Amino acid sequence: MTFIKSVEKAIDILSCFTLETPVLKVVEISNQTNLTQSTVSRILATLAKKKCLEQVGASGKYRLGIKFYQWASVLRQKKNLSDLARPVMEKLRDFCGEEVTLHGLDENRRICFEAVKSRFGVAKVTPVGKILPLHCGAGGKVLLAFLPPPERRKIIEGKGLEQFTSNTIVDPLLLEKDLEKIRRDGYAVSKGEREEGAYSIVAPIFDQNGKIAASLSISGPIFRLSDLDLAKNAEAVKNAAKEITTNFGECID
Amino acid sequence: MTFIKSVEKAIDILSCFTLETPVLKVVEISNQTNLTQSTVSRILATLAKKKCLEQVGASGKYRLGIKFYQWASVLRQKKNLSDLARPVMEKLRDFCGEEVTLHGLDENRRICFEAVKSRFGVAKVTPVGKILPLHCGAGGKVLLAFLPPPERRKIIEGKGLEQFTSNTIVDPLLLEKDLEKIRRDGYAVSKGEREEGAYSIVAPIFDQNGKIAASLSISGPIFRLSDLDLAKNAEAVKNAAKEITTNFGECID
DNA sequence: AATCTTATTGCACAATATGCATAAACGATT
DNA sequence: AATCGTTTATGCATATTGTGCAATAAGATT
Repeated sequence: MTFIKSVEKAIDILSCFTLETPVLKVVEISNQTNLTQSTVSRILATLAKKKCLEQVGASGKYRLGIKFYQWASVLRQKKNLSDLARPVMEKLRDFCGEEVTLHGLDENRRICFEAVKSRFGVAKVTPVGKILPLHCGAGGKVLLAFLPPPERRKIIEGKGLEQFTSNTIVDPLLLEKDLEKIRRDGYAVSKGEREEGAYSIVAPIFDQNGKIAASLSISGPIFRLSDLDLAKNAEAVKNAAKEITTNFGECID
Repeated sequence: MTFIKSVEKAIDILSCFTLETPVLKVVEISNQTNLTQSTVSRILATLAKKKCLEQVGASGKYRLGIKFYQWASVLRQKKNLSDLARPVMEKLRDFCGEEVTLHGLDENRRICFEAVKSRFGVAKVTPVGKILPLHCGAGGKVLLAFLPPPERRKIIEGKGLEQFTSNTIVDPLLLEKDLEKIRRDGYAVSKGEREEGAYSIVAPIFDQNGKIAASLSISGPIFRLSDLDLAKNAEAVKNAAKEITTNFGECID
């Protein structure tokens, strides 16, 4: 298969626009993407011409343009996994009280694409659209664990495992061992691997072909989610994920 | 300035994914874009690899992918014209009871990027993200009227003015005459030009440099918005648009 | 005013996208 | 189940197109 390189570059550039950095200038993008400033400049001009980007005031910096309103509206009405999952996710939230989220693969990262809020005042909060790593946090590890081995290795051996907290697994071998356990157990646990004080339990959702499609998480503050309830909670998450997988399989799309 | 052609093609392809046609296959896109099937096929493969698109079930058709969740979340928190406009729009809705919307330019079309719902049961309803023509409907005509003349002409003389209803102006000369009146009056009116039974009154919003930035509309069923109230309503819309323009000018971005 | 940083552009070269024709995959129909 | 008709993917040669470099221009900072 032959891929169009400049299109890939344009997407890499657009991917720099995140919740954390919604406004960017040429050099910043150039540094993040390892593309030369001339290339970035030209692609930005193209994206701006096509209204995917717009320039902010007089600063010359760029942010997402009006075209994305079109695409956001299409997403909103998209009948898909989210719709099938939502009722099950709400049942799970009512069972445990904690935040329930769905994460999907995006190259070597994951994106939260559906969330049901916690009942508690002190709670884990993950905005839909948030980008997260794959190698830490239970939601990422599950996606990684059930990926075909070659793809998995490429990601793990990519450009090093960034340390987010003291609990982040940064050794590829230890990580592989952990992923193997996750495949055996059918669920993953994270205690502050990505964010201090967070605890989450996560199970995989598969598509019709048995390929990993998403991960289903419950997450909350570590002081409320004790290991004593792990067996019970893990069972609940696994069953919910299985229910979604089944619904998903029966939906012809 | 040199623009990257394959990036433009990719955006044209992505632009085919709309509220009306959220799922598409190669030939359909090829017909809509006038790109050969091989080109479309290769760009689609690239967009799918980068998770901008995903294939639906076994049909092989494509729809928007997970990457757009990232961008949609960035839009949602984007501090911009919408935020400045919303309070003014709500005031205007409370004044007239009808739907109030904001439309922006996207190449030779417009996109609704903000909407405040009508108070009435029988009402005009425009979803955010909806794509509409420029040459008909007051919201489009205002954007067109205040565009720099060369750009305006390019659009009007583009590929013909499509007839939406019996009231659509399809003669370029008549349209130019109408646009001139709109510039003189500072507002536009449409009686069922794009959609039978709709009536709207629209005024322009400008940016810091005096360039047209958006159009502010009130729209409702024609039986409720009578010409008798036009002067009063037009005044209200113009004042609201002026207020937004002023706020916008004072915001340093 | 002078210096430093950042963004844009002209040009020549090399990389890369393209179209055509072909093959492969898929669906529909009998 | 086999055939036909669509639709999609790919190999290859060619020419278009994107690219880096260096220079310039535009802004920011001191």
